[in-house]
Amino acid sequence: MSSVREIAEQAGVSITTVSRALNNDNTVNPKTRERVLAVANRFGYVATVGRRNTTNLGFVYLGEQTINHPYDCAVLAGVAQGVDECRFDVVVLDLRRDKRTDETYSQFFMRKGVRGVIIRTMAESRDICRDIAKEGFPHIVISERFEDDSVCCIDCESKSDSRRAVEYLIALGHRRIAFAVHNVPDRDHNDRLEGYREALANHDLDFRDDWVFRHQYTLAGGETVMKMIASMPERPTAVYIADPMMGVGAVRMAHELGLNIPNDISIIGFDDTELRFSVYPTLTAVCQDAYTIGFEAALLLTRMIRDGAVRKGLQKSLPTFFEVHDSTGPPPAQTAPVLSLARHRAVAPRPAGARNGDGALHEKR
Amino acid sequence: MSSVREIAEQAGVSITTVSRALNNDNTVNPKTRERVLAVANRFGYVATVGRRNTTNLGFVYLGEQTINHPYDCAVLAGVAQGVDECRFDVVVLDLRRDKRTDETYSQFFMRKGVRGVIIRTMAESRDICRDIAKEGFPHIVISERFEDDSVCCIDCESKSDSRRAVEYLIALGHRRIAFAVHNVPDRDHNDRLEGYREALANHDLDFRDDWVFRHQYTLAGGETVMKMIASMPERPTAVYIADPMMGVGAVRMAHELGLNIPNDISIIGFDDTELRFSVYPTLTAVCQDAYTIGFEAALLLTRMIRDGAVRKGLQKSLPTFFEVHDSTGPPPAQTAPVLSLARHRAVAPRPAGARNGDGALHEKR
DNA sequence: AACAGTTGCTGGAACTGTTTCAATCGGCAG
DNA sequence: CTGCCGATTGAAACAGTTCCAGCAACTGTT
Repeated sequence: MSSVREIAEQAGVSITTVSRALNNDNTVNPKTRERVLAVANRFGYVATVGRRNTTNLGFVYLGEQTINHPYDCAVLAGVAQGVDECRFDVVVLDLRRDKRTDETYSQFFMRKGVRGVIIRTMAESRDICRDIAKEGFPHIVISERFEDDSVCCIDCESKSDSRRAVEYLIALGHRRIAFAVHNVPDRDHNDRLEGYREALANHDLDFRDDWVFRHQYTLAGGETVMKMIASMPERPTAVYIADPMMGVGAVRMAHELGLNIPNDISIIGFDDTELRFSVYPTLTAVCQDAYTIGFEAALLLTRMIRDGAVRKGLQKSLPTFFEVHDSTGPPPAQTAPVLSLARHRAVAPRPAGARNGDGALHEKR
Repeated sequence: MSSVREIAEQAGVSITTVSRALNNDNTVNPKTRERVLAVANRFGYVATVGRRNTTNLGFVYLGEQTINHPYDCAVLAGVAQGVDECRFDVVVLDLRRDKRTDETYSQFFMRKGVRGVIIRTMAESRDICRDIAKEGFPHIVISERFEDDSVCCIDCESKSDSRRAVEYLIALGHRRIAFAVHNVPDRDHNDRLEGYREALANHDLDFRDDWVFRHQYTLAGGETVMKMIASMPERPTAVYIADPMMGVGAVRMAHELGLNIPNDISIIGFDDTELRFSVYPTLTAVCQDAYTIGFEAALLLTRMIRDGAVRKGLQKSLPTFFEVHDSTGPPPAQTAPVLSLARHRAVAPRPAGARNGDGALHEKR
């Protein structure tokens, strides 16, 4: 549409200056720069290189830690595969690292030479997603949903399988069922809690606030939750832990406390990769496939770009699936007395000088 | 140095044709194309875009599965952080997917617009690394070492800490110590086996072939190894499992077989992320930091590019570290009788319809 | 056999954006 | 007033890509 030459004319400067302004060259006068950027934005300027459009897709993060979960890893692998169809490439971008505050998102993406972005959300980035959508830049947000249909996104609907999972526990005979999830208020969080609520309601079981736990989405978070559950006077006989890492941490802590899974307590986890197979016993879990999410996202986005305009509010939901494994069974006849952490430590003694693994796991960096 | 115009003149065609040939446009006659590419290669042609050099770094894979391990994930995170200093960006590339057989590696990389590459190796890719080095394209190979100094690489020296780990077991009183590692014949493999050998030799313990296990670098691989160890008539009292996923799988299987860690068997694992904290008991392990490997690799490569020519045979080794946790202890007074898998299954029954987690874990895709 | 249409391949020219080099402007010391 | 210096800018030269037109060879039709 518009070129540096057009912008130059409109802004009353040379193409040289336009190029410099767009590339954040610091020799250009701030006032001139602002004028140029204003025109560029008005025109919805899109950089091309020697007439050719780039074929890069941005995998956009924001935050100190870029990629730090098996989830991210699997999503990225899926994206890398998904861009294949339209022969795109993936470039990793970090908003917080690289984006200047005085440029729009579109400008930033153009400067980086990407034609569209796949956005890895966090709680704080919902507004950012909306802004990007508003600028009309091709995008797709991963694992989120938006009420308004301005933002394109893809996620997994985990409510119904969450309900199913909890109903499975009820069918096994459990009546005291706890729920745990990470403490970042995102969509997933609500979906799964809602499923839990519904299952209880469907079977005339009371929803109890003190059986709902929120903690960090880390091993340590899950460990803490399990400790809290174990120490309760009227201990739940089962728990649905709706976050992958927390589930693994909870299993660890159950072992440490001498609780047998599933004889003393049943655990249902949540998995987006293959973590459920890495613990003993293998976790019964509600699962989503992070790889497929990435793959589908890439497919949607590349097609969106190929076909021209950004489709307003393209929203897709993938199904989850519920897998029964070895961490669930009938409730115990009577709940075992609460074991102290200290007692069990004596059985599996820690060698002197051992680093305590309880602490910060993923917060390290 | 050379431009499309020069190449065009030399090859006796127009710049249009050169451009097309370099970009694999299929309208150009194969014979013409070959002629153009020959000239381009002779000139060591390097594409620039509108006079500007791109600032992308390739994160190069080869193979069906792109990124599938926590290891890759951590390395990539490190790379993403490491390129920051010189303001580069990271592009994910898959040789097997995108590279045409009739273009050189340099051509492929130039076409993708990257100035240098970080190569994630596998056993099969050693020759490829050599070829890339021979072409003089800026590169750094991750987690490998080369005898000749033509290839730039970075890795962790895991031999000495492997020795230390096995000597720690000996100090605890173990005399029958097994060793397990993945069955891909790479450098790491040798390093760790060598460390194991040395430790035995230093303490006058015999090296026994039937105590060395090689299997897939997956949970299933580790599980199999543990089954094999458990079934041995004169069972080892400790094992050093020099692969992260295998270690996790072995712990799982030990539980399943009713073997108490460390009372019945001591396990030392190998970790490159934080996996050692995800199992119970926390694994004593030789550790390398995949994040740091990626970070350092990016730093070295970007500086190499900034400073001009490719430094021949830049080779860097990072140290590993040995962490003692809860999976190691003194050997049992007498080795418990071998337990059958069936017996233990009865204790923690699998619900009907359970998917067996033993099978292919990461081979799925 | 003549003709029109199609396909494969190529090049000129026009176009994209970036950088080099020189010019201009304003301030300031001598 | 003069000369110097740094900040800012633009003309021109350059990078590579693509549109469009042309040419040649082939194919089917009349």
